[in-house]
Amino acid sequence: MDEKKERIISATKELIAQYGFKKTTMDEIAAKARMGKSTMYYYFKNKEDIFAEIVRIDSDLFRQKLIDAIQTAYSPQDKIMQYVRTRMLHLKELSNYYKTLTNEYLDHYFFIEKVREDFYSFENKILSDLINEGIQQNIFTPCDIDVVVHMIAIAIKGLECPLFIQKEQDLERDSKQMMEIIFKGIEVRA
Amino acid sequence: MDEKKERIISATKELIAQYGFKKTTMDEIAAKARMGKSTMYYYFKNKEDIFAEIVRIDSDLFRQKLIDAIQTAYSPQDKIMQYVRTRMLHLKELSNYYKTLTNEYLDHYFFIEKVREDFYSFENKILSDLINEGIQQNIFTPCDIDVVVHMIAIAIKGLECPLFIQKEQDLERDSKQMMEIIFKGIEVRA
DNA sequence: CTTTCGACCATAAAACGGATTTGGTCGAGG
DNA sequence: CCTCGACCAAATCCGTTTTATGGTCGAAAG
Repeated sequence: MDEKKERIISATKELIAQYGFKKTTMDEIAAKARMGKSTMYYYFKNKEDIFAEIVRIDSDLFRQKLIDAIQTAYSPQDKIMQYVRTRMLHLKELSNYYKTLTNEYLDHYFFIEKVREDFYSFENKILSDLINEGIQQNIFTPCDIDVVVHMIAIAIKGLECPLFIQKEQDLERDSKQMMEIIFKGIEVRA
Repeated sequence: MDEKKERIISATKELIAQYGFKKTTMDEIAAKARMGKSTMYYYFKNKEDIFAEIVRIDSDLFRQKLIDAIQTAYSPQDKIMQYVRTRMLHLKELSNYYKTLTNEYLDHYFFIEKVREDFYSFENKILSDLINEGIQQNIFTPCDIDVVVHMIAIAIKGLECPLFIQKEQDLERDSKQMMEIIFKGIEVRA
């Protein structure tokens, strides 16, 4: 039954948001999900598996959000801009929501690495397509797409940094300005 | 006597490189520096003070290295390129050398923050001057210098990231490419 | 007066061990 | 196919003791 899984996921998410992953016990989850602890093992292999499922779902939602964001814009520049903007804002939300997890992430669970890798390859595909689209439309000057995408990825990394540290910054403004400079660097000269 | 201070600094650096700052004890330092433990307190206020002095010295050497690097180049672009290149390579060395410290940095000592802040303001000054120089020479298009410098700083942050994580990358190539794109973004159009 | 050091102290960190929790299993039963 | 209580081994917690460590002080050497 899928509704049971949902109850478990939902209960776990609430508890995790409040106490973090380590501090949340299977007994607590079971209580909140209104079922015996053993029952949960019928739906999930183990505790990590629940967490992995949550991360997977959140990751899928994130991707969908990014895809939607792109479709609100027309020009390749605006699409990339919206992509970066949405990515930063969502990440800020996440870092706020998963604040209690930040420490625990360091004991990197195996599946996080996998999700992250998948996401990077998703991101790489999207950005490559957008750069290519720009070149086809004679908006971007023909160039090594992989290099440009890699540079945008590095720029994004730099924009992310303040989230990991305490530094409060205007992500939206910075994203915009950084992308504008990069665009000027790859746009076809008038 | 300055030679004594030197002995203490030198011994501490070696021990720190091997064991990290926390694990290095004052007794060990005293032994390696061939003097009584109490004697060291004649030259330094406390353990942190020794560390602070080391960081201060290293920081000064770093700055000088950067200033030298700039002077090997002529055009503003090359100067900035050399600055970034030298910065990344030195940081890579540092991260290799201070590897054992990486964890401990998290328990951020008060003076590290101070040194870092001073460095950022040093960097800001250098980059601002170079951008300005480029504008004067009609090489860069007139723009908000603070914004451009901030963007370069963010790009540098993004380039630094792989150093903090495990990810092996070609810092020199990436630095070059990132700066080339940014330059194209701010150079005067032909 | 400057410099060095051994003896000493307060506290922080490790070692320890017993009690408690916690993730996970199993077989009974619905 | 689903649920659960009883149960287990390992991890975690927690108070206590022991040890290590940063730092002080006064004496004494130069």
